[in-house]
Amino acid sequence: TGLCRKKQLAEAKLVLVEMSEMGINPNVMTYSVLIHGLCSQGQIEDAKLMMQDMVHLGLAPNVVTYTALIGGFCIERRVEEAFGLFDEMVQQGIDPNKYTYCTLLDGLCKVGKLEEAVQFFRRLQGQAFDDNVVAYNILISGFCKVGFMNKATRLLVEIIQKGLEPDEITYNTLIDGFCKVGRIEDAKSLLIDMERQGLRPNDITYNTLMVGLIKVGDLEHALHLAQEMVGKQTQPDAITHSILTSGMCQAGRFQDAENLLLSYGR
RNA sequence: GACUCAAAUCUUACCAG
Repeated sequence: TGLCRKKQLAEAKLVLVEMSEMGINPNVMTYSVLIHGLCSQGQIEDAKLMMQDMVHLGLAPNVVTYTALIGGFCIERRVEEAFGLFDEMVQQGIDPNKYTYCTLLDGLCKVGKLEEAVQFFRRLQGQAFDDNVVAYNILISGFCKVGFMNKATRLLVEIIQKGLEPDEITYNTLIDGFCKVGRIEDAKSLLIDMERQGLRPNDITYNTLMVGLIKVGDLEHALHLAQEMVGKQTQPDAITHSILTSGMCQAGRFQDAENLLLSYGR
């Protein structure tokens, strides 16, 4: 009963709720899925109402329900309210977990409150929050977004010093950061580091680097990377094609761009 | 008994701001 398909039809979920009145009772999981669906569509107010509904039905929101709703507020950049909910859940005796903390961390980063995010993170480290790579990734992404590559790099060093293992997302995030500030050589050497660590660059890694290369006018290298992808596990995807097409247009090679589009259509 | 199963982090464009 609780396994609704998400991602597909957020509005149809409302219908599902009504249908479940015909004999099938929604449970906490059902509501959590729906709330998450509404939140990711920016329907935060509806999500709030839905949480009230479930309470009225005698269903108690759990950590997943709260985290989903907290994430919704973060998407809307309403971080204050997100923390308000966080306080509320703690008062209800519900223990936040790493998902909850990471959601809040990301919320702080996305509104540019990086120092607060770091403070929050450090405070959590002192408590029951095991070091986890996702939290580091969130902070790294935050610093990369504003071009503070020195701070971002320092966090990567810290991950390694703690004996944790950076993952593909860690590297992808840093590569994007270096590309965005035009430090393409640093980005390239991170790709090498990544492979040296035994990590497989994925489609996002390549796409990210290609954007950087095109930005500094090195379309040729970007095209080579696309060739390289084919030889590996990862395949160029729709985003790859969009990047390359736009790169060709920027280089004035409209005919090549058109050919690429046509070949993609086959 | 184990596994994926409701919530967190990375790339282009679009949308929103």
